[in-house]
Amino acid sequence: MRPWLTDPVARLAGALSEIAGTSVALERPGDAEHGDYATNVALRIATTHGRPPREIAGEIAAEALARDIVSSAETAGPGFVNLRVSDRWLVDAVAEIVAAGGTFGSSSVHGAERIQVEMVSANPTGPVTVASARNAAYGDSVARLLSFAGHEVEREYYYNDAGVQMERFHASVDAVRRGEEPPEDGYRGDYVSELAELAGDPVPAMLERIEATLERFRIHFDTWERQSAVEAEIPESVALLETFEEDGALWARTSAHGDDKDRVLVRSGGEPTYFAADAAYIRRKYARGFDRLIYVLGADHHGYVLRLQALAEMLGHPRASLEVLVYQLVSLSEKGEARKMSKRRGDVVFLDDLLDTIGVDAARWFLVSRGHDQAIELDVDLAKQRTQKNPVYYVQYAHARIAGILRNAGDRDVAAPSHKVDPAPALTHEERELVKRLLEFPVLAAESAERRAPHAIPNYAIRVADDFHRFYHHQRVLGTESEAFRLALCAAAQGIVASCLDLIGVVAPERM
RNA sequence: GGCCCCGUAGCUCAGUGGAUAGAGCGGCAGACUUCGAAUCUGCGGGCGGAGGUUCGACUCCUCCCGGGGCCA
Repeated sequence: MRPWLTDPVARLAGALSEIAGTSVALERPGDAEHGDYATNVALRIATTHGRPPREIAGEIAAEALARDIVSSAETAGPGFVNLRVSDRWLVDAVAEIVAAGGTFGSSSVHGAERIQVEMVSANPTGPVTVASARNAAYGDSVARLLSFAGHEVEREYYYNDAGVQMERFHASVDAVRRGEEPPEDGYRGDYVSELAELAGDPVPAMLERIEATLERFRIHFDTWERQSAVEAEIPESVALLETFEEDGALWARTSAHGDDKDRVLVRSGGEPTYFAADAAYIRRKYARGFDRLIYVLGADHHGYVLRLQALAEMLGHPRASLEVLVYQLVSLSEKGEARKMSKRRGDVVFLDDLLDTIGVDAARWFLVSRGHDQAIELDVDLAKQRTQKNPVYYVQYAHARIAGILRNAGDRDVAAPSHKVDPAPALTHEERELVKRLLEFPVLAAESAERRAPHAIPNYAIRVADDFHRFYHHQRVLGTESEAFRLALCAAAQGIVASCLDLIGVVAPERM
């Protein structure tokens, strides 16, 4: 698994790995009868050992008990090893979470890389749309996860300041300035009129507005790259590629590098293609020292994946070091009616309008809480409800509720060393479940980062909130024999919830 | 026609080979003189279809059906 991880569960898995002679993954059984943790390692290695899985499982269980690393261990089913940990182990684990603070579960990566995440990158012909908002929410959360895992991450916005679309954009603004209607294929809307009232080039103003919206959405770009600047480097970039001439055009032999077909770099008329700019851009990115380039693109651009990777390879980099994360489309539904969004039909919803309606927290939550391979239908009516029905507030409430308890606790020392937080009585069912839930976080964060799958975070956060609310409902914290432990448990739970919310760009409120 | 994504509960979705497939919403019935009831407790129903790989398949492979998207 990840032998360099040092959280309590990882250490337990490590100890068992030593016994089993191979890496052991622990899972939490769905059935409480099956103990706190379970492993299928005996089933996995039975074939290569040529022995019955139950026999191997029995030996592992016996050895684990003999070494006193668990409080009980038994074989079950076809060859699982079911393990039970002691209260002492769980109490120490809570103390460890509290001591680690916001870093618990971080730095899970072995070889840290310098990674660029390029996202949104919509041409500045209009405000940020909801379609781009998914790109932004997804890309930024991936960036946060990678950073949390220990990578060095930069966010970049790339925009075309010189193409056909920009000419139409300029023409539209100019037309309005002359008191005319924008051209047929131009841009229209209130924002065009607003830009027309300003003097000079409308592009910087448009970009400022885009940046302001994205900052409001809690996404900060480290760099903004202009296509015109990149295009200036096309000649030296093309010179590095494997090319040939045909029909008067200059082609890149991308088909020799995994692409479906070859691509034109320079048309017969002499003007370079968008693809040539891609080549120059990729060269420039690697030249800046990144180990890995991540592109976040909508499903309508899935055809770009192979040609971009072909460019990376032709420029001397492993094709796998250029990753394209493709996400599916977003649609809105309101009052039970689906509202499909299509830029071409002019049926766009601007992100600012969505944020005005449902708020930043709900928007980020909903746009990232589904798998990126899954088309999202965002229920606006649900998202704008500030009630229990809305999962984002359910999770935030858990955080605020804990904050309230800790306020009431006053200056009692929450981060007490574990020997002081011994629970007088045995841990309750709810306490044990909550601790084990919190301990899932390191692996979850690591896997979410590796899989570029931030949607696992909010889903897990709901589970944490669930377990916390259940614990809180059944046990009193203040003024009990277990007060010290329970306060530490509250602090630990609050920290994990805060980490989860931060990874998806949602605020963790002290009060609601 | 080629390629990509998706078919899991009435709806929106989790579940990257393991034990009896989960959650939210919607519906019904309960729980506050006690740290925050934006909370908790209980009640129903499902892997589109057919083969294959495997000790074991929602998960991997093939084909078919259905929905969305891109390209030509």
